[in-house]
Amino acid sequence: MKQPLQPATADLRLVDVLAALADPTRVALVARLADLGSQNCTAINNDVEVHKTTMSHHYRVLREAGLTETTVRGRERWIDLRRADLDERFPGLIDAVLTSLEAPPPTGQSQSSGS
Amino acid sequence: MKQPLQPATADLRLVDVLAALADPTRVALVARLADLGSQNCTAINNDVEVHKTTMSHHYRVLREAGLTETTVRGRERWIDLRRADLDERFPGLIDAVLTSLEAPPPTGQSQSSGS
DNA sequence: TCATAAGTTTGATTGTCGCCCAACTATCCA
DNA sequence: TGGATAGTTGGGCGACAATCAAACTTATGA
Repeated sequence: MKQPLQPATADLRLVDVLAALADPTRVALVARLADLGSQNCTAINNDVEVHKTTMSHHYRVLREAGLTETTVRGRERWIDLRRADLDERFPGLIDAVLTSLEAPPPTGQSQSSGS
Repeated sequence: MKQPLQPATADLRLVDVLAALADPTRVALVARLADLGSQNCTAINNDVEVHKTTMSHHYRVLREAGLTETTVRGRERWIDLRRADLDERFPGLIDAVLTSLEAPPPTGQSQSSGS
């Protein structure tokens, strides 16, 4: 029944949070948690085309950055977004990220950058 | 007088922006640009204990992610934050990052997480 | 024209990341 | 007790990132 450790709210570091979010798999997972609430790993893994050990790695990155909280229930881990802690420490950040994700990727593509 | 290419506003990708911000040197530079406006490389480099080629690399990462705009004037490069473009594409994101940076790191340290 | 200044590019090194496989731990249940 | 389920850990691999040094490009100006 030992719960995994996660950083205290005061210890959350912006750069770590940004690094944790700077991955498509992880930021999508954060959006999913924000949308659907607590999920266990199996439910998430079922919807993702990534090996479960890779997902376990992503769960750890998110947890250690302080983005998620993991609760052990029996043999399941339930993962939840630490929304209140994040909003307290980094006001508006998660909202902005989620909004930007939901925003339709503008249809009119222009030329991309060079070197 | 050739100006370096940078992505169009519509092409900015959230994950790239987050990755560009997920580095202490770069996010500090973004904060500096937000605070002081355009800067040339020499001015920035004078205040940083990082090799100028390393800084040049960071300038490129920020530029290619769409965070900054570089204007060549003579033999100087003037770097500016693409604040309006970023706010249009990712509303609230830069504000939240800057606010979180300015916020005093809470003094009452608690125990940090383990692995 | 030629030295100097401002930055970038290339190369090398070192470290980290994302991924998967295999093995492991822990829990449930029959 | 033994098998199945849920998830983590450690190892290995290829790709990428951060850093510095040396060489290069372009513009200034004496």
